[in-house]
Amino acid sequence: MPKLGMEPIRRAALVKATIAQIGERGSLDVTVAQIAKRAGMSSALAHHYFGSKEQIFLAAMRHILTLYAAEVRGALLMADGPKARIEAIVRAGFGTSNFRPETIAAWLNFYVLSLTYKDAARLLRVYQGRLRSNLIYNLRPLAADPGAVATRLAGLIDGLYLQQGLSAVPADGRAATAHVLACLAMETKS
Amino acid sequence: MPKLGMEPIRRAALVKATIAQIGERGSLDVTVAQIAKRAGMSSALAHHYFGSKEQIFLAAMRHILTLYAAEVRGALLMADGPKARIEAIVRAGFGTSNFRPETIAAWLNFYVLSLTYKDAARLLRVYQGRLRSNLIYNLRPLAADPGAVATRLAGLIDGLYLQQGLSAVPADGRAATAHVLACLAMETKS
DNA sequence: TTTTATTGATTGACGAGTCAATAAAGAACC
DNA sequence: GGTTCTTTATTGACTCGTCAATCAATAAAA
Repeated sequence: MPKLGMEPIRRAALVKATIAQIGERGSLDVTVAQIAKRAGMSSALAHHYFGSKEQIFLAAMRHILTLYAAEVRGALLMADGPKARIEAIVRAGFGTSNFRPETIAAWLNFYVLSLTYKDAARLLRVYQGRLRSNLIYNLRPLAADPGAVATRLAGLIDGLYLQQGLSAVPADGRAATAHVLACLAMETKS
Repeated sequence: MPKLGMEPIRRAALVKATIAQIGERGSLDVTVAQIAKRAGMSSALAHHYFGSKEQIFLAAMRHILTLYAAEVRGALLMADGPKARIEAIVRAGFGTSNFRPETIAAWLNFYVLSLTYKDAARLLRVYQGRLRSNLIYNLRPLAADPGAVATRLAGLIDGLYLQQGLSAVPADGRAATAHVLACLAMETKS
């Protein structure tokens, strides 16, 4: 009984299942069959909609980055002034939805995936570019060398994110945010 | 013609080939046959000496961490005073031998591997613990809250390392070192 | 009757790990 | 000094499993 218009629903379910599965396994070593089962369909249907496993991975990665971008945009709406805007960016990065263990694990795996898939690398570069230019733009009135400061802030964000992903203890977004903001304060004091 | 005493030679060759292969492929998706071929032997022999692919990976990871530890120890020998010692640690981390593209790629992949293999996570925790306690010890006379500063420095180191690994342009250890030292200067100024 | 949804079954490839067989270096024994 | 035995090195061939991708078939909308 084929209800029509299933495609977007199935795709979304597969993307969600992919992230969950990668998060649970902690690895890209997941099979299409596992993903499809988790999304409640046959692996044949997954192939029908995505064509290949690579496309499924890329869609999942795109989804995570889209969510992240949306969260940043939302946080920026409420922020007034450069300092508040930078704080908003940091907070969004360590906010609940980007900071669930499964999301972090998936993100780390996608980092590594970008060493292999050129399209994944492209996606990642877009994300990094946006983050960086966002930071630089708002750092201009605050710091003498916005480029250098942005590199350090972005590096610290990535590093703390990485550490959280590898840590055995549950993720603590609040502490990570505080560390980045402390760094920001020092960078903009003089 | 079995020359005796081949075991250590074969093991070392396999470890080296493993790192090279992971670096080249940018992924843990390498086969024992590929590794063995690169090391100039049959895959059966690789299994003979290591028993399993997992053991090969762990040995490679141990090797990278051992090299890193040695480099840090060497740099510390020449350093006089807490500030110089911290600088030495940073420089060692971004020094040539830890900063070759293949090493970085392997390191990133081992990070992810630690989400799956408990032994890999253990190795990584030892490395992180040593780095952290080294930093804290030397930060004590320099900073009010050595723990927090160490977290930020370690985070920045990891983050810059990660960015270098993902970057398309060739790794620039000098710039990364400069960024971390700039952060250190700010953290210890007041 | 054309399009969309769906899956069971199958194919074809690849890969980890095993095994039996070959070969040589030393040890032990006379 | 030669013979036999044990240990170490080494590999080709094979097993067994898994998995991505395909296909033919079924069913229901439009």
